[in-house]
Amino acid sequence: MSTAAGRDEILRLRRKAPASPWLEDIAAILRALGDPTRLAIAALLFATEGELCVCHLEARFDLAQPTISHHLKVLRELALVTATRRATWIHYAIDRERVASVPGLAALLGGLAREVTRPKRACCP
Amino acid sequence: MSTAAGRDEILRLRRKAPASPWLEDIAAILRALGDPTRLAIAALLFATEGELCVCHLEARFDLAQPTISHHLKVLRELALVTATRRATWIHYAIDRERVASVPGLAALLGGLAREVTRPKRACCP
DNA sequence: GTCCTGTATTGACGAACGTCGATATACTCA
DNA sequence: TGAGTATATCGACGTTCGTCAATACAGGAC
Repeated sequence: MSTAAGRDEILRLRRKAPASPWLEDIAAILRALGDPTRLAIAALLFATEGELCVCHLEARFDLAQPTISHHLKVLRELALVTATRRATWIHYAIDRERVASVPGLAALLGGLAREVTRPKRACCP
Repeated sequence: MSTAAGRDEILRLRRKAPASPWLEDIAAILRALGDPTRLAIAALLFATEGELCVCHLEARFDLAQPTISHHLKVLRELALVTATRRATWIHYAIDRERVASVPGLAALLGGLAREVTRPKRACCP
């Protein structure tokens, strides 16, 4: 069979090709951290004892607020960070258990600690 | 100034924002490894003593030959792998020095060793 | 209740990506 | 030399991505 429909079916199956789910999961994490902003956010949170509120990150990166929010959502959906609301502010923290589940990831984020400068001043209580 | 030209200039400058070159380099590597095929290729080469020729990889992944070639080029341009021609065949190997220059990367690729199945038979001398 | 402030979501845009078929290049063998 | 094989490059296609302005959704203060 070499019809167009047959070829499309083959392509559909190829795209669904299982590969290892674990490898797929790790690839998704690497893709997320492949953006310099998200990598810096992750490294910053990893180097931070406790949490950081969004306004800190907005101050640190020269990007519009929706852009920061978008990047945080990507990290959240991969379970790399957690968000907790405290009054008006939302605080983000790295999920160290999730980080530890990827071999070498903690070393990678830790190694970037020097590269990410903390914001100077607090912007929320 | 709030003209359209002024805004465009701001956007241009933002895109050029330096960030740390090292962070940028690591982000590029993570972005490259964020594709499941490239991650598997890298892990496979990392788990391989010596080299692997392209036909091995073509047999291992269910992708067209130009696609494999494209992925290898991406890894090559990031200096993660090296290619050496041996007669008609081109053999690829991981650059362990480059891998070692990224904290945790060796652990990551090593951790994936079990996920990447070697091709069964040799296809070239 | 109404305002104000912090954060998320929506919708749009151009740029980059993954994939392919067709073609080009490089090498071997006869 | 010419035919055959291994790999790379080209050009195109649909998809995903990063970014933004505009808007919506909270929660606190009044």
